[in-house]
Amino acid sequence: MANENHDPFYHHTHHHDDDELNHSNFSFSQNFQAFDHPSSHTTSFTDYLHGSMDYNTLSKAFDLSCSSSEILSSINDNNMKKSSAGDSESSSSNEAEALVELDSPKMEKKDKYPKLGSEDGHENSKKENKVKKKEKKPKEPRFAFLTKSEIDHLEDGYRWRKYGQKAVKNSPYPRSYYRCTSQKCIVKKRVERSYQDPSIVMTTYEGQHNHHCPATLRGNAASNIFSSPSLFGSNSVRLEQRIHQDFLAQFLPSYSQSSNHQMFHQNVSLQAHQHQQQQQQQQHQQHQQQFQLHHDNGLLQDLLPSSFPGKQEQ
DNA sequence: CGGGTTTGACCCGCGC
DNA sequence: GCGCGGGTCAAACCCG
Repeated sequence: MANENHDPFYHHTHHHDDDELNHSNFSFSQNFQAFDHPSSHTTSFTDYLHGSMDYNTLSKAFDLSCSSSEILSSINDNNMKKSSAGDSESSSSNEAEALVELDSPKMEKKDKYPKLGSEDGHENSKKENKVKKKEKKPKEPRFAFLTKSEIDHLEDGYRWRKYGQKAVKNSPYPRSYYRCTSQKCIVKKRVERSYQDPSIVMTTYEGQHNHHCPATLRGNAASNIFSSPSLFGSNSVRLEQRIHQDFLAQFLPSYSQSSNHQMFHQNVSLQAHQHQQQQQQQQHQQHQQQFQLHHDNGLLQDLLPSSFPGKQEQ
């Protein structure tokens, strides 16, 4: 674990200019800028965050199309790879994204093997599939999240099965491959940690779930994804918290079924559960998460009405 | 025992 | 054609 930063307030301070290459500035406002960039021909990110939004809306909003290879985000496939590969000289400020869509032809490779739970395709050998795989499948929509977290696999409300792990070139951190465990669901995601900034986890979702979120009842759902305070910086925390919740409510179903207060409450009530899970993580991960929880508590105390059940007395 | 993870092998596309 | 790197498989393993 090289280059770990254990400073709990690391995220609240600007990165060191000397060795941070000016690229890991993870404020949400920067994300707005990124999406507002003329070349992205989008309107303000906040519009989508506060509006009714699903993937299609997102795609539309960002002028994206599942069938299009257009890359609107300033993070395209190439610099994604570079960043994950830790190619410092090629790094740029482009990494300061919270959400990007990756729909590059390059990443659309074969979908050669039979899908999980589908017919009897698994009976075929790989070689047989090789023959069949010819026709290219329409590529699945992809979204990538950059999250500051010590935990690689963030809870997002769905259940995932890891099906592979690969070393990433020039990076000490491996990339993990997950598939949604729901039978007919073909959604996949990749998780990898940035080599340049090990506190950053990039989660790439591919495809859309065709089922409801199984973790809606579990509650913790997507609460971890954007709970990392660093992603939203130290300024305008309330707004950004609202933004991130509105966003998740639309993009991650597990969030959509609870009111803000309920979500806040879940955040509070599930901390113990989260902490329990974290005990399985390494110690530095615990450290980070404790800070997160602490930070979230601060938000909660700030936002919840004093009469709210989960609110603690100061 | 069922479900998830690990991990080496395999396949494929791409660049040279 | 060859090597490399990314993505996936699947047997072995682990764990509750």
